[in-house]
Amino acid sequence: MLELAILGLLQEAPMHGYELRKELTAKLGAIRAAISYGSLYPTLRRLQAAGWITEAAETPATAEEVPALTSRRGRVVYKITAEGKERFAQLIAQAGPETYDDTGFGVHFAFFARTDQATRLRILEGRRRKIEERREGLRDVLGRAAERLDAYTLELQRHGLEACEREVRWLEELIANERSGRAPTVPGTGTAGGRREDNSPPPPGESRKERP
Amino acid sequence: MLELAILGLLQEAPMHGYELRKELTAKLGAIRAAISYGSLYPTLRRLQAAGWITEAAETPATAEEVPALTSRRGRVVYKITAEGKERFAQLIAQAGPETYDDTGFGVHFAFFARTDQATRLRILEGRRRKIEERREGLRDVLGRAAERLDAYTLELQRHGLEACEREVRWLEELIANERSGRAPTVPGTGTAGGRREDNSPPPPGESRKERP
DNA sequence: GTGCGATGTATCGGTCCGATACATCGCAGC
DNA sequence: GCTGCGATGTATCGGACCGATACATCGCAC
Repeated sequence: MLELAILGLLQEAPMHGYELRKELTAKLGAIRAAISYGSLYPTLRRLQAAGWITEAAETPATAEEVPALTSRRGRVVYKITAEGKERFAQLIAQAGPETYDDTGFGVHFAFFARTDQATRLRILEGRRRKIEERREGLRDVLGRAAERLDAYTLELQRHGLEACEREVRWLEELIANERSGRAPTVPGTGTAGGRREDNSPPPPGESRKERP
Repeated sequence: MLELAILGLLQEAPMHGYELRKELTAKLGAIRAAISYGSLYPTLRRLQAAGWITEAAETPATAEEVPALTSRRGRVVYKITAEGKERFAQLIAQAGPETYDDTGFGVHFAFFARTDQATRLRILEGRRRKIEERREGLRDVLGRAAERLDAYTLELQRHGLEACEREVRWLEELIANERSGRAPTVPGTGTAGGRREDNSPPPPGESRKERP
């Protein structure tokens, strides 16, 4: 999962580890707290060994000041390679069981702007199925085994059940929106073809009313 | 976390691994999918080595048939020890940072029936604080960095923010309920004193209306 | 001038997961 | 009667990820 997220972020811009972590936290803040350096650095090493990313020379950036008055310290900037982009496209398109768990789904969703519509739909439906199963499990426990459990445990289940129901509704909305034609796909994210750097993501759910 | 959950469950009844996993899944179904044997068995080994649990002879159970017509196979039934009970009491009472993350909070909450009221309150408030921080982080991103992110990512954040707000409300309710005198504590869960096997958990949130 | 918070890279031990292997029990279907 | 198959049951292994920790530099407020 981390591999996918790193590849996805580096596709937007080269970054060093610290920056990567901040962007990761911003992008996935709704999913997981903050990714640990104990995962990040080893994964970077692994990706580099595999050839998906390379170290890039620290550029003087946008020609502003910040000249090399000091020795510029040991910041290591990583950059995605062509093979890395292919790897990303492959990871983002294939959906295994781990694609539908909380973290996996979150990461995939966060890169939906770089995912083609058919895959988006497939992932949303897979996630919905999974949550529906969890929901049924909770209903079962709440129905059949209620007297075996104490009030706090039951309250926990009820809260969980509510969260499931809410997420299913959210997914339904997204699926309907996805099917209704809108949501264009950015070209160039396929394994080959137009290499143009992407942008312009589609609007997913504009039906929300209240934004205070 | 697994250690705490196992100790808590074995306090209700001796069990073998498979059973433990099922009970764990039922009790924590709202939190995590299903605990893996790859965690369960090593943890059982560790707890046994530490002396918190012991293997118990497979009892003939409730004197029904099921005689030893076969060699009765290798089911290993675990039972909590006195030291294990103390360990559980200690783990359940102390609240570190990991007590407030999703999994940790869920496990602690699931055993609130065996937790004294002061600790319950402390944990609920700690959890609330943590979720409030997450909420603020999401609001920041949604406010300040909104134009840097694509529509899907934003939708993810918005959904996460909504979940945070909902959980805070839920926690407020539980805290208010907890403070309002109700919610008696089962005696005998302290490190020393009345050893009486517990039961009779308190009713946490009865204010829910709809139960279709 | 000095301390301190943000930036930055890195490792280590430990927890937990997913895949896999293997053996037995009860019973449904032929 | 026997045969296979799904539930029950124990167990290990490699890998992903976390939390604690260590260490060094930068900018700046006091």
